[in-house]
Formats: sequence, structure tokens, C-alpha cells
Amino acid sequence: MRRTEIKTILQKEEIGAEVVVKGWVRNYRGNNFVMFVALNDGSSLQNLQIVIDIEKFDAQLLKKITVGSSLSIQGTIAKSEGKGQSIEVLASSVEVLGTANADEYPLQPKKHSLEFLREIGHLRFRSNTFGAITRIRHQMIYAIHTFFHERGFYNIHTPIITGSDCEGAGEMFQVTTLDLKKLPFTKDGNIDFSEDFFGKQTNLTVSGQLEVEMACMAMSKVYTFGPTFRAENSNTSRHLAEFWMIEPEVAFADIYDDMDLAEEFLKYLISYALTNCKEDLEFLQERLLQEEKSKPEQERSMPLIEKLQFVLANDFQRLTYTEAIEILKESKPNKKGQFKYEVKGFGTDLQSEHERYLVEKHFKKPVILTGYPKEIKAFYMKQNPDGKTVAAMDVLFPQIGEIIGGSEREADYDKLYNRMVEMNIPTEELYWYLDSRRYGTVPHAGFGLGFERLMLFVTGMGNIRDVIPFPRYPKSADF
RNA sequence: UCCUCAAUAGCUCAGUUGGUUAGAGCAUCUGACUGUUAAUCAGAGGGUCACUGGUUCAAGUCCAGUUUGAGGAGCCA
Repeated sequence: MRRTEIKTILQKEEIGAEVVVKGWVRNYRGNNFVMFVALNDGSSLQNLQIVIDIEKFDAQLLKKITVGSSLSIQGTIAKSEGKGQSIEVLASSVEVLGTANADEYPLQPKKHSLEFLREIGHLRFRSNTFGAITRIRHQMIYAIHTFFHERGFYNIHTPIITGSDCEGAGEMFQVTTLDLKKLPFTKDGNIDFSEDFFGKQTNLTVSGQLEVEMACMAMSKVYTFGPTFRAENSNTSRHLAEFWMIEPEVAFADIYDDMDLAEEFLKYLISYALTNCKEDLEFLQERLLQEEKSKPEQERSMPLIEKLQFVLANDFQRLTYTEAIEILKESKPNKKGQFKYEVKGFGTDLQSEHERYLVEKHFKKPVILTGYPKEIKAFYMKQNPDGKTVAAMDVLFPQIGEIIGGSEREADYDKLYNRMVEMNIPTEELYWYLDSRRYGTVPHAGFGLGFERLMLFVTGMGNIRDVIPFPRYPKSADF
């Protein structure tokens, strides 16, 4: 007989039907006559209650049923006599697929701290919280591809190993097959990378943008969704050394089209989560409410689902960097000296306290900031006619800050070339990037969305290390 | 990388001005109980007090360094 998923059994409620279910024991209890097992197979947050008549089974077999063990159960679906669930399965055959020594198994049927679960990252999928996050993560991946597919975008696999060390987005991890104990050197004392696997120095990518722009110059609407790597020594709850990024690129589009796409995209994903991950979101919301009970009332935030609906219901506030500086300059905390960094005028780099003030206090909704000073932004961004600013846009979200960073790209060959020289970007190495402006250049724009940042917002989790299965960060590459 | 705080049983935590044999709840084990819901009740076992060094008659407690974790900042997505 084929296995039926627990989710299906709970949905259909076919009383009297004969089924085979397989899964892991979350908890069990009982007495001398009857045993109740809460079984979970990952298909749903809900467990299925298995009822075992103790007299019908071998005592040695039943002893092997412990928290964490895996079972195959054949039985009939019945209306539950108990209060906690509407249906249950009365077992006619019980097979223990794998035991789990109760003395050693670290997951108990009780609340564990997220820090502890992170230490047992290989087992934390078996917790309710991480199960919910895992299901939501999958739904979001699916929704991202669906969104772009429905709008005529093509998915481009940009390289993970890159030959350029100047993608302009941070410190890179080196990739080499050279024997680190016997490095080959050139005559002038440098490491001889011509002996390396690729015959040159290579790194893990920090962004697929430059390559996806090349595809954009033929396919018009493209996106890449892949792993990116930053060797920055960032120890925060919002950064990972290995994370997944979504980078769409659209030809014949300007910065306003880019903002429209970003807002539509984020709202689509949040709306998708609300309709397709209801049960898991409700669970995470309840978890957060329990956690917040210990906090004073003013510090408590909106319940998770309400917060997601709120973002859907309101237009993102769009304003320029210059306007933001004016608002911040005139703000109470700035005048009273409550900001750690005072806002003085144009050119001030916005700190997270300033972004938070704009999003959480002043506008109380997501904000899209545009027109940043060119000095604080990347070389490829389109220079505005004012000579001071570039057509960049950052989407700022409550609690997480910058969730999206994007721009209209500089399409003019001379302007791009000169800016690269100004910023010491090696033009020979990036000849291929310049070629896109030399042959049939068109206006185009795109952005990058950190997938785990989106996950933080949708799940309401506080630490980015808890929304990716196996987080990589400084001093940590376990599992 | 910087600032602040923390590390005691498998987990979550108490541990007084430095002073006898380091405590609780949960988990585990044993037993009781005819339908449980994080079951309940009774009993038992379980500790290199993160690590290294120092002060002291005496250190879980004080000091220094190291490691790890949390919160915040920077870098960014």
C-alpha cells in the first residue's frame, strides 16, 4: 500500500478509510492500555494522532517508539474521541523504521531556544518553527519564479565562480586548486595563478548583476536567482556569508519602472505567502506573540499577519535622498541630538537609525529612496543630469532596513568608462561589460533582493541565521 | 572589526557580602494509572560551574586573557 501524506489525511477526513502513514514521532503518551503517538511527516504543521491498542502489539516493539523515532503505520481513519483533533488513525500494524535513543536525542517536545536549535542545525528541521520556515521558504522560491515567468522574464543562471574580482559589492572568497603549502611564484614574487585550475585568479560571485545585464541586452527581461558570497566579517542578525539573491534586469526601463517592478514584486510575494502559507504564518505569529508577552506594551510590534496585510494595503513612500535629508534634519531626534550621527545636509551617508526613523516613525510604511549622491554608490549606476546624484533606489522595510537595492544603469559608454576610471575599476578586465554599451546599448534597470531578508520579513523571525537551512557566517560553517 | 552583556545538569534557569556535600522545572530511567493533548502522580540517576591563568586560608562567585553566544554599530542584500 502506498503512503498517504499526513496533510492529505487531515484535509480529506475519510472516516473508515485504510491508510499507510510514515513519519517521525513528535511526542507520545498513554497508559497500560492505549498509546497515543503524535506523528509528523513534514507535509503539514499538524501532527496526526496514531492510536495504538497496547494489548495487540509486542511490548518490546512499542518500547522502541520514542520521540524522534520513525514509524510506518497501517490503520484506519476514525473520528477522534479526544478533544485535540477531529480525526486519528487506529493502528493495525506498527513498524519502527528507525529508533532514536531517548537518552541522547536532543529535541524534546518543549520550547527550545533558537540559539540551541542552531547548534543542532542538522536536526532543527524537526521542530515546528523550522518546519514552518522551511515550507514558507519553498513557497517563496516558487512564487518568485512564478512572478517572473508570468511576466515574460527568462531565468538566467549566472556563474558562481567568477573571473573578475571587481564586481564592486564587497570582499570575495577565493577559489583555487593550488596547493597552499607549495604555492607557485612568478619571477617577481607574486603567486603564479597561471598554474591554477582556470589559469587565473578566481572568486565566488558577490552578485550576478554584471552577467545578467549581458543577457538582458538580448532577452529584454531576465532575472537571476542564485547563491552569492561575501567574505565580509559581518556579525549581525541581517548578514550571511552565503545567501541567495534575486536580481531582475529589464531593458528599455528607467528608474521609475524599476521602482514599480520592485513594489509589485514584494507585494506579490507577501500576498502569495498570506494565501498559501496561512497555517504556518499563524503558528509563527502565535510564537511571536508568546515571545512578546515579556516585553512592555509600547515595544510590542503589530502581529505578523496584520503587518504583512498592512504592507499590501499601502503604497510605498517614494522620495529622494535630498528630501529624506531635509526631513531628517528637521526631525525631533536630530534637533534633540538623539541620533548617534547628526544629519547635517547633502552628502551625509544615511545610518540605519536614520532609515529606521523614516520607515518606522515618520512614514510608518515601506520607503523607496532615490537619487543618492554618486560618491556612495556603485560605478554602473546612471548619473543624473545634476552631476551630483545617481538613479539608485533602495527599498527600506521596517525592522530589516534595506531589503532591495537597485538602479537604472549607465547606458552611455563614455560616461560609464569615465566613471570606472574615476573609481579605479579595471576597464580592460571588464571589456565585456563595456561592450554592452558599445554595441546596441539601451536604457535598462534592475535590482537585487536578498532572499533571506525577504524571509525575515515574511516569517517575522529576528535572526537571518534562522531562515536559511544551513547558515554560513564568520567562524561558522558547520554541517 | 568596534561597543555592551552573557556562559552553572540534555534543555530553560536560580545560586545571597567569596565560606560545609551546587539547586529547581522540563527531559531521561523505574513504577502507578482504561482516551491522552507540552497527559498526570510517585521515586531514582544525572555537574570538569565554557577554557587558561591569577588573587585568596578558601573561588560557580573577584581579576586578566581566550573561545563561543546575544543585542547594537559599521560593511551591505
